[in-house]
Amino acid sequence: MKPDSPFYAHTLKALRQSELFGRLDEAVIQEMLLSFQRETWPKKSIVMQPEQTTRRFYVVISGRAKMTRVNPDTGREFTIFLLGAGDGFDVVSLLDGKKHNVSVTAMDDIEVLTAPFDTIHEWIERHPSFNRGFLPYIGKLIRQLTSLASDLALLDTGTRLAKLLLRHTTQGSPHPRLRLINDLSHEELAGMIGSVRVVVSRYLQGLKKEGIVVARRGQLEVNRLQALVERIEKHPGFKDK
Amino acid sequence: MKPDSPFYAHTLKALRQSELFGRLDEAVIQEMLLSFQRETWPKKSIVMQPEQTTRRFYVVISGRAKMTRVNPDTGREFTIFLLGAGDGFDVVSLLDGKKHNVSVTAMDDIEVLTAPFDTIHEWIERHPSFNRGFLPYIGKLIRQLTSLASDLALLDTGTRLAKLLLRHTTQGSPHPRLRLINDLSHEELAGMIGSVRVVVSRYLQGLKKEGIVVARRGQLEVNRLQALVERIEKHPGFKDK
DNA sequence: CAACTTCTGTGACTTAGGTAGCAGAAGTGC
DNA sequence: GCACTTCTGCTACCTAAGTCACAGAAGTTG
Repeated sequence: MKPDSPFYAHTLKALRQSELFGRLDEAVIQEMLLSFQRETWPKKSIVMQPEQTTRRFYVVISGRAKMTRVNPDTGREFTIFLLGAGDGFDVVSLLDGKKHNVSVTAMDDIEVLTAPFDTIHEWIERHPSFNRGFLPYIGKLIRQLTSLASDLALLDTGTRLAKLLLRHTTQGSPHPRLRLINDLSHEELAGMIGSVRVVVSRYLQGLKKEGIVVARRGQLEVNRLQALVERIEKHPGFKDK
Repeated sequence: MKPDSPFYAHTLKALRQSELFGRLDEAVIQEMLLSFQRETWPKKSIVMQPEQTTRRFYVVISGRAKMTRVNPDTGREFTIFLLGAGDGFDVVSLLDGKKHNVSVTAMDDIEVLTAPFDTIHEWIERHPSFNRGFLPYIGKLIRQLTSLASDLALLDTGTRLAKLLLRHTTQGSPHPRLRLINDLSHEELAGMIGSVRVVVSRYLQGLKKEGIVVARRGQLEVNRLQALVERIEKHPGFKDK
């Protein structure tokens, strides 16, 4: 991507704010941006399928995407990662070069940057500073996956839902605010906690009746943050982020 | 660990065969071994608790250990990783320096090597060849965790058990052989698939009656590998390693 | 060998969380 | 505006996978 591109400025800004590139020297980050190619994908389009995992690395600039795996027998879809601005995929294939059985789907109209694996590998070798941002990012991924698996194994669905909401809640002044997932359908939410639409609906009804959340179609807000925390701690649960 | 140690020879051999150190030059690997310290831990002892995750990195030389997380309310334990010779822990804390809510327990009398995080970080910076082995190893971890989580979300317990057995089966000449998990109790097996002793027992009974596995106390063998594969593919399942 | 502890197998019971199906509300597209 | 698709809510029902409890088998320890 060249500096005279109309998208250059805000793309660079997105990179600067990302975990993966944020700590790099301005010169380095600009050099890297030069090797990236910009793409846009419309909402609901499939950005990457298992067969394509071994070619290029992607970084989300704006919009959301989900990395999923599907059970072909039941048709059920499980969302492994929700990818937002600054997130890269597919890290696994980048690390070991092998095909990875996951798909990535755009949840909004999205902008991404992309570069061949070789380029990224070069950066890793040549720029220790890149590695210093890359490794903690991988650490975060493993942390997330570990929690995801543990929660599935040890917690009931209601608690997993509550944790999902809590994880995406930021302290907003009057009311706490839900980032990233406030406008997702129950179907999507279910996919993120390894459950099913009907069940999520049921639990959300419960939370609504207790006044913990306020919801209307495609709009979800947390009203009583404290009560949500208690819901998690009381029921079979353990604290961990 | 010094070259005149009585344990030096077989420790070095273990490192050479490991994924993490296997591809390094002989000189480098020997230099690294010098910075490692040898420890032994008896079966059932706790090698690492959450508070200790941020200090030192460990590499298993012989014996097995498990990395677990527990639900304090129910007392249920979930095994995140089964660690064998060549495996390192805790990778997450090594990567991002933060505390990690997991424990590691010895499942046999084990030998480990250990070094402070700083030492490993130095290796990563100074030896690109180390990084070239390290990154794919991390890739494998993420792959495992992704499958673990997906399986928990999408598959029933019977299928998860069958996959667990299959994953640890190696083609032995007369009969296929179970590595690493052949002598584990049902309780331990349950912990690895996010279930519970009784349920695992039930499913194993089923497999026994069909002649797919042969089991006596503390001894488990796969008899009809093909049937096991079919069990996985027929029922709600998807292929993936 | 006796006295433990740890495992395994089983039966009876409960329930969380799944499927199926439908109706109305809320958006979207033409 | 009308026709269409997508969401949400709810009911009725089913069942996989839990809990609890107990007995005997298999190891382990002194």
